[in-house]
Amino acid sequence: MLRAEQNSCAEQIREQAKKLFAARGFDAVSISDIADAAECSKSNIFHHFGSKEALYFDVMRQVMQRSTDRIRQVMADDIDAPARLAQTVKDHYAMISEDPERSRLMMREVMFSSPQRGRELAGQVFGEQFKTLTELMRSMGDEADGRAEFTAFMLIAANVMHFHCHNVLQHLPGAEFADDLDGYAHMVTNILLLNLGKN
Amino acid sequence: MLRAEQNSCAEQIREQAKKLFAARGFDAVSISDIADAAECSKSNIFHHFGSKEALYFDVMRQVMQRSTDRIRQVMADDIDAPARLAQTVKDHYAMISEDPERSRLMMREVMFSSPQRGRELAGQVFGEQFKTLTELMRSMGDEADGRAEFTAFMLIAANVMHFHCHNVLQHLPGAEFADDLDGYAHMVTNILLLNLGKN
DNA sequence: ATACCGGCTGACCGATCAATCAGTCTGGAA
DNA sequence: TTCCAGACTGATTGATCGGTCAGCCGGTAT
Repeated sequence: MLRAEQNSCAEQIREQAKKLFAARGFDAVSISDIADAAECSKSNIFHHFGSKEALYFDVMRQVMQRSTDRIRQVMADDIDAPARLAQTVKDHYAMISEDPERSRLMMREVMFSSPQRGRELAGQVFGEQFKTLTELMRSMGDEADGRAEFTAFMLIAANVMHFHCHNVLQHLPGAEFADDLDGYAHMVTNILLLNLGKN
Repeated sequence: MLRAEQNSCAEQIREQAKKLFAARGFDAVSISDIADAAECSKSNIFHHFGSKEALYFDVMRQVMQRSTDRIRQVMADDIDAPARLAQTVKDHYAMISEDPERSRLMMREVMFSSPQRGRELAGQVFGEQFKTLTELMRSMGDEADGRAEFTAFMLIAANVMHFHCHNVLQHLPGAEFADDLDGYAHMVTNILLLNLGKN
């Protein structure tokens, strides 16, 4: 086909591979699936990426890079105190939900990959995100050791679980916050503020 | 081999299948893998379970059943107020960590299964757990609408993320609570109590 | 003895997997 | 005009997949 024009084939392959890997995981996606989705031949995928694993790692590397970029961007705002936390809760959630494939891929890696890959992920992606969130928490007045880190963890845990478990959450009786994003964000902000000693 | 003695072959198959499915997911595990682990023939697996999917559902059914049993057992204790919440945080965490394969399987289902399976899971397994936790929260004084449910969600989110993301958490700077379970449980209890209006 | 039944097996099936390879086509450098 | 590098493809590979099938074996009922 030769599409040096507009959307290069390699990029198309990456994009479709990302969607498929996120939706079904590495093993459930075949090279044929990706070739069909990207409208190119199987062989071309091997031409560009060498192997299925190499393609997967390429996709993951790109996903991680975009994720850290997005984090830097979100954290750049500079309003103050409680309003800033409220905004951060929403921004962090938006970061997760604006690219579901990215965050699904990352959750797959975090929860189901080997311990050594966990270490890599911690350094490359989550380290920066966690550090920035921790600094935000600490800037809000609490200096007890570990409190800021724990509060940052609670923010991430809540948002990640809320987004990725929505299929189940929305069917639990009384859990209206599953579909009420504003109400949910408000409750999260509130509980984090309480934990930081503000109210 | 014929092992009607002690440990029936079907049970051995179930056990090994559970371990493998939890570690690698449905697609990454082959019938041959399970047959090798269970020390029986491939054919025997089809003899007992009919298909790979049927085996998977059988394993999941058993996992879910044991999970609800465990929840009932944990919730049976009847001490009061803050001590009860502290105990519940620890019990819930223990429930997760005492059978990592079970909770990994359940998280796989929750995060990566179809919406309709999400509904089933909500009804069959998590519904009861969530309801009981919600009642505990409500019994501790807060009757604002949705507050109890949200607090129960936060407990689950924190414990699940803490356990399943340990590989990453333990490498984050300042996150000592990753390996300090008592300290972690204390901080969770504290933040939940604050949110319920106690202190 | 004979018949039967369920647990269990090895040989085998078609389909699909990741990967290879020989070769076509095209745009630009020499 | 020649030549070459790189994008791309169709045919094909050996391995492995989920699943089938005929039949063996040991216990039980007749």
